[in-house]
Amino acid sequence: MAQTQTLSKNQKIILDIIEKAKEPLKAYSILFNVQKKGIKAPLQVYRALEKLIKLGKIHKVESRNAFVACKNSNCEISKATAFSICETCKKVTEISNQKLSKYLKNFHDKTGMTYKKYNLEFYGLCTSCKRS
Amino acid sequence: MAQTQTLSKNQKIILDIIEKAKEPLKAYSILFNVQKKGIKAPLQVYRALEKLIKLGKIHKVESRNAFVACKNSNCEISKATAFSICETCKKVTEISNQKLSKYLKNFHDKTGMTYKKYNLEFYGLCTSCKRS
DNA sequence: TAACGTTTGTTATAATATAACATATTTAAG
DNA sequence: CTTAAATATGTTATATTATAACAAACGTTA
Repeated sequence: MAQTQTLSKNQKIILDIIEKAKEPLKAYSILFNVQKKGIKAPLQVYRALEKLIKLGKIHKVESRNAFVACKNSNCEISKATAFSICETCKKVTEISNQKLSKYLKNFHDKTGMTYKKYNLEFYGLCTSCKRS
Repeated sequence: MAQTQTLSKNQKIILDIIEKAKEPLKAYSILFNVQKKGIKAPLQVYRALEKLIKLGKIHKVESRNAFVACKNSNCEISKATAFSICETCKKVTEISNQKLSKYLKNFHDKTGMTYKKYNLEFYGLCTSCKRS
């Protein structure tokens, strides 16, 4: 039912901007972009972000402090994220690879710890930056 | 030769504190701890951290903005990190699992992007937090 | 329609990180 | 040696990212 849940006004505004962006957006750049829409304070942005993350609509790219829309199917995938990040052009792509996610979901360390969630970030050069 | 490189005064002080800590340390808590040793400003800490990361002596736990000593062998492993993080007690353990690192090193996405580096963070419950 | 959970608005402030500039120290080449 | 280049330090100021605390409004649903 998580998918069906309707978003609030601020949540919609902010999700919309993130979905339209080509790159990950930072919280304060989102704030700047929505000030004309009446969202004036950082907390308003962070609160919406927090909720959208919980719903699986967006993800945080931890090493960049930036946010991207989920490209998969915003369900439990929010608990199992993988990104490839170009160090030159900063482009971030969400990886959706069944084998990889299966492998990681089933991974166990020797201590017997239970994993509920993971986040994987690859850094490198995208094909177009490699060429130039 | 990276391993042989001798560390500067500040770098030694800061590495020492991180190595002795049981949990990941935040930059400002490091700063607080080294003020008696003459390191007064955030930048002095961040600069040492940056260098130590480059040398593979420490890693940054991205989702926590915190730093841990490398438990492996501070060489190229700094380019291939994996952690398990307990969401209750916050304990962070570096995972060293040949299979996992081999799997990730060889991972390729469909776009043909070249990966030089990755960071993987698992979140869950450690065995002792599971019990209680 | 009352009660509960969620969302909003707002001000203030905490926590994390870097810019810019001046100086000192170390390293390596000539 | 000694001078140039690279690395490290010290310092002040400021940028960036994120949360605390409080009050009010909205939206379910019992």
